[in-house]
Amino acid sequence: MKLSQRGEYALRALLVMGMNHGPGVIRIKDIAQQQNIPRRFLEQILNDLKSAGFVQSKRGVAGGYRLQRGPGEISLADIIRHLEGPLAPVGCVSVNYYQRCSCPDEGKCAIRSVMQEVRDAIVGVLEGVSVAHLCDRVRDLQGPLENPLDYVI
Amino acid sequence: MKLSQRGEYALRALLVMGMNHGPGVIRIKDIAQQQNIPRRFLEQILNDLKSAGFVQSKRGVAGGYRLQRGPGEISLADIIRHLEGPLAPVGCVSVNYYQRCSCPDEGKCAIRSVMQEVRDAIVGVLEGVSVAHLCDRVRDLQGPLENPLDYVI
DNA sequence: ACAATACTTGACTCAATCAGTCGGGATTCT
DNA sequence: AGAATCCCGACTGATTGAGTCAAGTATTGT
Repeated sequence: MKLSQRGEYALRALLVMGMNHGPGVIRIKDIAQQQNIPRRFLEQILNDLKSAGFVQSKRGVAGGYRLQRGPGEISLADIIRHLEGPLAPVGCVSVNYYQRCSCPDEGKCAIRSVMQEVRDAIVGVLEGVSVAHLCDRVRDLQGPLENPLDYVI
Repeated sequence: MKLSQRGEYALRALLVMGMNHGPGVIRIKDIAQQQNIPRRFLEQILNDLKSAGFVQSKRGVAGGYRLQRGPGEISLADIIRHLEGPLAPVGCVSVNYYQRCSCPDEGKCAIRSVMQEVRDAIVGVLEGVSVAHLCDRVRDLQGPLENPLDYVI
């Protein structure tokens, strides 16, 4: 699994939305400025996240984006799978994007058995972390702040 | 970490050399045929592995390749790092290929802290497996065979 | 009503990487 | 000498990554 720029931007944007989760929406422009993401590119990314059901949008003057589900219900594994495809290092051990490889017998492939373990290790971490967990980490890492809005992602 | 075709071929070739480790060499042609790898492409790959010190070669009529170090001394982590670059999903948590990312404070980056864990999980598996271990797995997975040369990778 | 604000959609560019291919040169064994 | 084998660099064609851009549609404050 390799996280592309696109993927990293998506996570950062989702994290901003997680930190400000509530009934209101956040403008794309604000996310872009706060996180130093090219605005046009971010539009594209958020659109993608929207059609995947991770976020919802509101148009017009007071428009913007917000998380569709609660931050506790979105795991990083889900997000990254949607954005980057398989978490597994090779297709033949991927559960969600399985692809047969050229070796004669997968059941007896030693390389595959190692890659299986790698996959499990990656998935183990990523399934266990939700956007809400990420928010918790942000708060833990920041320590006590005077202004609770004054955080860094 | 994503394993490219090139990387997979390299592992398969190294595994063949591991299974036949001894004073003699193996012809590139034989590896290519046995593993169904395009010969010219494999030449390129083995050349790379040679200049990295994983294998050594012998030219001329009875020429070929063999492992330079013992199969127990080459970890998959080393091989893949050489072939594919960083094992980490993002540059800012890579030990061997560190690259600063654009977030304002790495020490307080929640995403980074998760990626750190992913990296550790991947490296944990891959550092622990050598070519010799791979060979053991081949033998385990095959079960008892009539002809000990009749194995699959 | 209407202008301003913000999201929407699809096409487009530019560079890098991947997966090979190819031609010919250098060595070594017989 | 001649065949087998490795050695080396250049080349190609397809795909992906990171953005950019233009023109459009919906919503709302006044």
